[in-house]
Amino acid sequence: MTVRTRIAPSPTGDPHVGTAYVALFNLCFARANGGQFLLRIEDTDRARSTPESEQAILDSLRWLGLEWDEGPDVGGEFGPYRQSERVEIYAGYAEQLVAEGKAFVCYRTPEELDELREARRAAGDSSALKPSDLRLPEDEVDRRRASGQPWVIRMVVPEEEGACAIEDMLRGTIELDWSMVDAQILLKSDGMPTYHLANVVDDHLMGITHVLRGEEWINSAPKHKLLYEYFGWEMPQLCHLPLLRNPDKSKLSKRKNPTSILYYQRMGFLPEALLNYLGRMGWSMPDEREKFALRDMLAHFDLQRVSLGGPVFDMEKLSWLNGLWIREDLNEEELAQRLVEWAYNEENLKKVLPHAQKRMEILSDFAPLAAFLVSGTLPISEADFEGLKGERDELVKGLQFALWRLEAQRHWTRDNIWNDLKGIADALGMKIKDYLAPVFVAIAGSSASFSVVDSMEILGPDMSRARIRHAVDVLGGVSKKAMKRLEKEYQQIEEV
RNA sequence: GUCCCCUUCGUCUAGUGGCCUAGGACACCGCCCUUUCACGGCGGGAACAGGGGUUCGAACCCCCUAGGGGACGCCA
Repeated sequence: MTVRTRIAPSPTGDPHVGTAYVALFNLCFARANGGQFLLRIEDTDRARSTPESEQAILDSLRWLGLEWDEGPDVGGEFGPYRQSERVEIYAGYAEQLVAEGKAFVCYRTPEELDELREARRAAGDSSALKPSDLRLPEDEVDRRRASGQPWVIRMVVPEEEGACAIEDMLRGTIELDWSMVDAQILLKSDGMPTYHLANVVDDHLMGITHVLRGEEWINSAPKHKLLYEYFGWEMPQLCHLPLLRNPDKSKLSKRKNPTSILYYQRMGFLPEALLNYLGRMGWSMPDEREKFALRDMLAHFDLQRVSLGGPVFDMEKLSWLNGLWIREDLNEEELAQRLVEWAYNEENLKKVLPHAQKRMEILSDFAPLAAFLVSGTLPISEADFEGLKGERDELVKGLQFALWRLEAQRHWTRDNIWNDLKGIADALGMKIKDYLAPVFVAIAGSSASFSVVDSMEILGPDMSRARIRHAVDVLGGVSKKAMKRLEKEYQQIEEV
C-alpha cells in the first residue's frame, strides 16, 4: 500500500495547518496498514511556490514530527514541474488522449468562455461546459491555428444524462451527475498540466493505492475517475476528510483564523501539542484520551474513527492541550531548552539589543522594553489608540491596508516592509509618522517603542500580520459592507 | 442558482438497535486546596436540528424538511 499527501503551497508560501492535518491522517493510515507514505508538492501554475516556500512547508512538517518515505517521484524532490523535461511527461499523456479521441484541442479564448458561461447562467442552465459547447467550425479552428493562437487540451466528458459513482472509504458510494462535470482543461496553453491531469498521472506513476484528501475534492472525483478509465489504469481508493473550520463554520481561512504553522510556532506552541490537537480534529482515541503523541496515534489508528462533521479549530482548547504538554511532559531542564530554542537564545538577543541599548538606563529596563517581541497576542484595547491622529475608521483603514499589503509580501525584510508601509502612507497622502502610529500600537502595544519595521522583521510575517489583524478587531473590526468599500479603495491605491 | 457532503452540549467528541434518565474534554459557574495567581481536586448548568416511517425497542436504519459547509477557474 502506498499513500500520498499532495501539498499545495499557499500564495504567500505559508505552510497551512490544513496541509499538516491531511498529512497526519495519510501518515497514520499508511502506517496502520504497513504501507508507505509519500509526499508530493503540487503547484502547476508556479505562481505560488518558490524553492524557499516549498522548503518552509517541508521544514514545518518535520518540525511537527511527521515523517515520510522516499518513493518514486515523478518530477524530482517532490516538486513536479520545475524541470522542463518532466513537463513533457504530462504533455505526452495529454496528446495520447487526443489521439485516442478522449481529449481535444480547444482554441476558445477566455472571453468566449466567459460569454458561454454567462449565457448558461442567463438561461438558468447550471450544467457545465461540454465538448459540444466548445466546438468551433473547422475553418475557424484552422484560422486560429494558422494565426498561432494559444490553445489548450481538454478532456472529453459524457454529455448524456447520468451519474458517476465514486467510492469513498468513509462515505460509501457518492453519486455525482455528469451534467456538473465540464470538459476540464488537462494541458494549459503554457504547456503545463492542470492539477487534474498531473494528479492522475503522478499517482499512477508513483504507484499510489490510496488517497486521503480534503472534502473539497469530492466534486472533481468524476474527472479523475474518467481519466483513470481513459488511461486504463487502476484508480486508487479515495477517502475525503472533513475540512477544518473557522469559528463561523466556514472553511479554515487566514482571514478569520491564523492558519500558518509558522504562526503557531512563533506563538510558542509545542509541535507535539499542535500535532496532538490536529489528531483530535475529527478523530478520537478508542479510550477517548485527549492527550496523545504521534506514536500513540499510530498505534491505535483506525480510519473508521474519523467523524465527518467539519471540526472548528478552537484555539482555546489547543492552548489548554499545549499547557498539558508543558506541565506533564517537560522537566525543568527540558523546558529551559525549549525556551532557548524558541526565542531566548543569543542570536535573537543580538537582534533585539541594538534597539534596546539606546533606550536603556539600567539593565532592568530591558525586559519591559523587549517584552512585546516574545509575547503572543498583545493585550491592547481601543483606549490604546486614543490620542492618535485620525478617526477610528481612518485607523482601521490604515491597518487593513497595511495588512493586505504585507500579506502579499513574500520577502520579509526590513526594507521591503518599510517600502510597503511608506507606499500606503504616500498613497493616502499621510505623513509616515501619523500613518505608522496605529501600526506601532498593533505591533508593540504602544506608540512609544522600537522602530516598527525592525520589530516586524524580528517578529516575522505571521506574528506581525496576526497582531495587525488583532488590532483591527480591537478597533471594532470591519463590517462586510465596509470591507467591500475598503477593498475597492485599496485596489485603486495598488494600481497607482 | 445547480450539484455534492455534513448535522450529538457554545466548541472538540463517545456512541454503529436495548448497557443512554446520552459519557468525556475545552470554555463557563460554584466549592476545596492555597499568602496571591495559576496548577490540581470536587461539583453544576449545557446536546441527539425538526417531522414522518421501520422495529417489541431508535441518537444509531430509511424518507422528507430545515440548517451549515463545499464545489462549480488555463488555482490547487
